[in-house]
Amino acid sequence: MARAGLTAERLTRAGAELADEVGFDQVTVSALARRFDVKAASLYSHLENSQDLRTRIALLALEELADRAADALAGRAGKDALTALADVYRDYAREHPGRYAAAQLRLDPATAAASAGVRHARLTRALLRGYELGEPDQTHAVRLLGSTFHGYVSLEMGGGFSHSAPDTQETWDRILDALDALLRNWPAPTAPLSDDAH
Amino acid sequence: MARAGLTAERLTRAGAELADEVGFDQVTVSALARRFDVKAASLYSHLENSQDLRTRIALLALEELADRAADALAGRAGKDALTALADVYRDYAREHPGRYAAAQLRLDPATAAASAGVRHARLTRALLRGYELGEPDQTHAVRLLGSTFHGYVSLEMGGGFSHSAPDTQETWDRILDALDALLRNWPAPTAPLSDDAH
DNA sequence: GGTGTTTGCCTAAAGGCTGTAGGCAGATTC
DNA sequence: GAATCTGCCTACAGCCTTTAGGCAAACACC
Repeated sequence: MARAGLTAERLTRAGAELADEVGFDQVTVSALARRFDVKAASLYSHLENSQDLRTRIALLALEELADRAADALAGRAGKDALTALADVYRDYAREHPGRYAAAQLRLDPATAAASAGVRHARLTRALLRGYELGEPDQTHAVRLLGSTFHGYVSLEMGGGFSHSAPDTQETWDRILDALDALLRNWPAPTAPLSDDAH
Repeated sequence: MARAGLTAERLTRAGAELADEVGFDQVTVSALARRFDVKAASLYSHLENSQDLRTRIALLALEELADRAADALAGRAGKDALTALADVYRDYAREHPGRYAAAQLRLDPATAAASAGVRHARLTRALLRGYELGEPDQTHAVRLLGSTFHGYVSLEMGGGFSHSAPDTQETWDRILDALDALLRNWPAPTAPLSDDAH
């Protein structure tokens, strides 16, 4: 019986490809085994279980994304950097929808802390050096950017903006204009309404 | 054999509760049958299949969300309306995480067009009447708000902001301040960089 | 190059979920 | 009360997950 040369890494990479082809939630130990022309049970020497496979794919996607983000930000600042980072997320999601979905997998806190997720936060913070924001506004801005990028990409991929003018590229450009303007002119907090002011 | 009185509606509502308890992707025909103390095969008289069940739960969630949004917007304008709408999404996601996840299910175009999804777009547009935006900026703004609300809520629920100061309520308030400021002062498009401007 | 050990993929099997087909017994109708 | 309809049942087939135990290829060492 010829050996297939399985390793956790090869399985993870193949799983990521499979995710991009058929969707992250269609990634199954059985389908992956089929791709290697091997019985499903054989994968359990390399993977703990099905969840382990999904987690590995998620971690791979987070790494790839962080690598791309780091490349994109190198040598850029201000709006240029903002656009570059935003496009990294959007382009990655378009090129690798399954991997992008994987990157949204909820990780347990320990795994998340050891993942490339922390690099993403650091990179976004680096981007904000081009704008003049102190704490805690910088943290708020990191979260705003993360929310908007992720929200936009996930709605666009899910077809939420389809069948309507104007096209999504124009909206994307204008949203980046808007975020840039906002970061250059971050508003002071408004006074909360008092409780008895009906 | 006592009859359980199953209907598609009762199954959908129970499915939504199940989703909130165990997560939307754990909602299965088997688990739902168990909850009614009935065999799984019996549900197939009322549901076409497992996907049909998930779609019905998604449509229910979209309706509930649109109803809440309509209530929240009634009699409010400007920042007050913006905050109210945003809180509808965030609160719904917190109270009903499974339903909220269901509302993100990708629907086929015909189903989506007949769903309460269109009410959401209309309501957001109504909210923007309090700001002075013509087309196509209004559409861009609808998409920005949708993206930011959804992105924030989904990152917060997924634990993306956990274990870090400042707390998420403060960020949420400041993001709403920021969006309000942005809508009151929507920037003109920036000129695109020409290709040879390195 | 033989021998022993490790390692990789195998078969077997149990358990769960989806979905179809056909049956029987309450509920409904006249 | 009889006939019909409807709702839930059993049985079964197919696929996925996961564990247990086996055999043979690869490696390590003399």
